[in-house]
Amino acid sequence: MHIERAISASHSLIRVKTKSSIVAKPPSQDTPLTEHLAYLLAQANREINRQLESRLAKEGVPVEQWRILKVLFDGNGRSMGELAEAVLLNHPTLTKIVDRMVSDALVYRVQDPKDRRKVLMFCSERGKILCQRLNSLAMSQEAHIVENYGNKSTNELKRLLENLIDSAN
Amino acid sequence: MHIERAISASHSLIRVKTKSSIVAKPPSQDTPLTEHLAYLLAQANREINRQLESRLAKEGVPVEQWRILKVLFDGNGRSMGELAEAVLLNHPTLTKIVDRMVSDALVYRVQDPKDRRKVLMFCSERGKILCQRLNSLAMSQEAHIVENYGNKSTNELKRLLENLIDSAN
DNA sequence: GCGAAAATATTGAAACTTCAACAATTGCCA
DNA sequence: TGGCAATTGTTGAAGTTTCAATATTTTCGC
Repeated sequence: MHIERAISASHSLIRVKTKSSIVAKPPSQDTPLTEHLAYLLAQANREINRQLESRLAKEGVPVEQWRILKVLFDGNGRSMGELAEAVLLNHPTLTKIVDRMVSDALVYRVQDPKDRRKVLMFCSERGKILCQRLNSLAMSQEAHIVENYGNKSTNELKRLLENLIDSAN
Repeated sequence: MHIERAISASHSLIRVKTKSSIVAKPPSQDTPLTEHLAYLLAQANREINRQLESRLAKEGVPVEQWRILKVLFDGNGRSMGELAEAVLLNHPTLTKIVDRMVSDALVYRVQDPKDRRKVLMFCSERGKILCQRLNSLAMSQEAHIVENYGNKSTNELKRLLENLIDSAN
């Protein structure tokens, strides 16, 4: 059983040729977990998110709340649906996070006069002031990444991620 | 404090070079959320993970369980610690997922004779058979991504993600 | 070798997210 | 117009993850 595994593993030859790049990779049933795109994304996201989380913890604010504040910062109201989409949360989760933020007077709700099913979310002055401090922390994290990882790689990665996201819709 | 932050942030000039244009982009306090690496990673991860999730749902198995099976497939036992690391879960979460998988007879625990604090996890025959079906579903998803996104981009993205992960440790 | 400290895994409570059902409003069309 | 379907947001229950505390075993200094 060990033997059959070793043999089938040897099928998957991975040739990575950089710069002018020809990459031959026969996809095989037992591609290691660590070579799956889904896994690499999860791992990278976990790592970077942790770093950001620990920075924002200096202000005691979860990453999701920073995202919400940042989206609302421009002063234009957003419906819960728009907001949920923008900050990558589903509706009930967003509702409950917003409840907390309203308690903390960071954001507030206004019923949309054009469509009374909707609620428009706004950022309070207090929320904006906090948001700016959080932006500093977030920018310093990105700077830290660029230091270790390089400017070119960072921008190239961003570009590829944007394309991936586009292609997935 | 804002000032010193602004200064240190202004050090890192980001140059995006696309084909023949050079775009200089000073990172600013109000960079849109959608341009932050942390956000792009979260979004891409969310999207790809959902796709994978919906494929694996055909076998009624969460992504985490597939990862666990895949890591254990080689028949070598892993301690809970090693496994948690490999599948990107923290200990208590893993313990509880493993409990469920033991109930479903997909994996089993053996106390490590070398170090009786440890528990070695193994994949059952049933688990292996399921794992192979799941591997097919996962591979078909990667194939689908490559179709829309391109082979070159996919491999380049994987390479950059691996480097990012390395540089973040 | 003994005892304190570290390593490993689990547990129960608390916090959080998700699911399904619901309430309110609007849009549609017959 | 009247009513049925779709849209929007919230709620309560159920499920999941996380935190802190615990139990067990090993390691290490003395």
